[in-house]
Amino acid sequence: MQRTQFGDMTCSIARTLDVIGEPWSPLILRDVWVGLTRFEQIQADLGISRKVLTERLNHLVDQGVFERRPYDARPRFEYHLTEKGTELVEMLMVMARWGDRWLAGSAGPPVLYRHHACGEIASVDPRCSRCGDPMHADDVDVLPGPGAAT
Amino acid sequence: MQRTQFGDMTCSIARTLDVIGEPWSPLILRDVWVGLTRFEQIQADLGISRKVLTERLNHLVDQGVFERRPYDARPRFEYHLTEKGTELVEMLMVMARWGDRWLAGSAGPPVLYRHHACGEIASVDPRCSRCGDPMHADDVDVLPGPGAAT
DNA sequence: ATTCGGGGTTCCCTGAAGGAACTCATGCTG
DNA sequence: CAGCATGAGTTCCTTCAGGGAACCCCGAAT
Repeated sequence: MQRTQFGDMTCSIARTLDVIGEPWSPLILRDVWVGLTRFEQIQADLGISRKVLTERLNHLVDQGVFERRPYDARPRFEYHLTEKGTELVEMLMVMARWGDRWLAGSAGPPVLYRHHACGEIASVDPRCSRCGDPMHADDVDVLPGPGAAT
Repeated sequence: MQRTQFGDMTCSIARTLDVIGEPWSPLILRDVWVGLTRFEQIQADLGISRKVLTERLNHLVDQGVFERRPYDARPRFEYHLTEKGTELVEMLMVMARWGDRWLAGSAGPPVLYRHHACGEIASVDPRCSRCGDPMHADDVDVLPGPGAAT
């Protein structure tokens, strides 16, 4: 085994990286999210090698992030988000906000997000699931949980 | 150029991946966040190759995610989060929540997060920066922004 | 003067990404 | 019906990045 596998680590971040951490995977997830669901569409959009795209799509289907849906009598498939995959998109939204804020430069953000509930252009704001107040990196203590290593 | 560079793409997710998307980088960020700030500590914790750790630390310092602080008369450094880096940790918190929810299994989450403001064990909840309602993958429309490609 | 320990640097080897050509099954066109 | 087009992979080769281990440098302690 050359490239280290993260999935065996006792860490939810490492395990998540084992699902989505390989090169290209987050961008493939983004494409499927915004409606580019077919092999050729994704390949053309990203300019990714066909071999690597095949590997990534299979891995994400195996992991339950995508499901394959036939759309033709021939064996032709579209990739769609599962519930597991839909929740993973929240990671992309946070990454997009950070990139908008720190890397977009004077041109401004390349895409905007309009929130259905209020109709406003907005970004995602991390809040505490208990009290609803802001929850940023400095606002938490990290404690060992039930699944901690011995 | 073999490995494709994402930084030139007109996409904040791709640009963010150019900063933090290489293998090991998110785990290095996690270590610095939780207080493992020295080369030897991080190397021992992750089992990463020293060569790759050197490359990643330099890259993250160059990108303004970490700053190098001397802690000795000798040239010894600790790595600390900048404001830019601190905000990037929010991505880790979202990844941790997803991993806790979908990958932790029966043992439960390996770590817990206690929110300072309310003192409760909690997780991070993505909400709209405008109206405060939940903001998940299906709750937004994606529109071209001012920095969109031609 | 010698050892130690932190923080790298150098080396080689293997495996993964890039790139382009090839395959295969089906549907359309003439 | 023959021939071409199309979507989705598959195969093959080359190049580069990660793993692993040894080596280096430099100030401090003994």
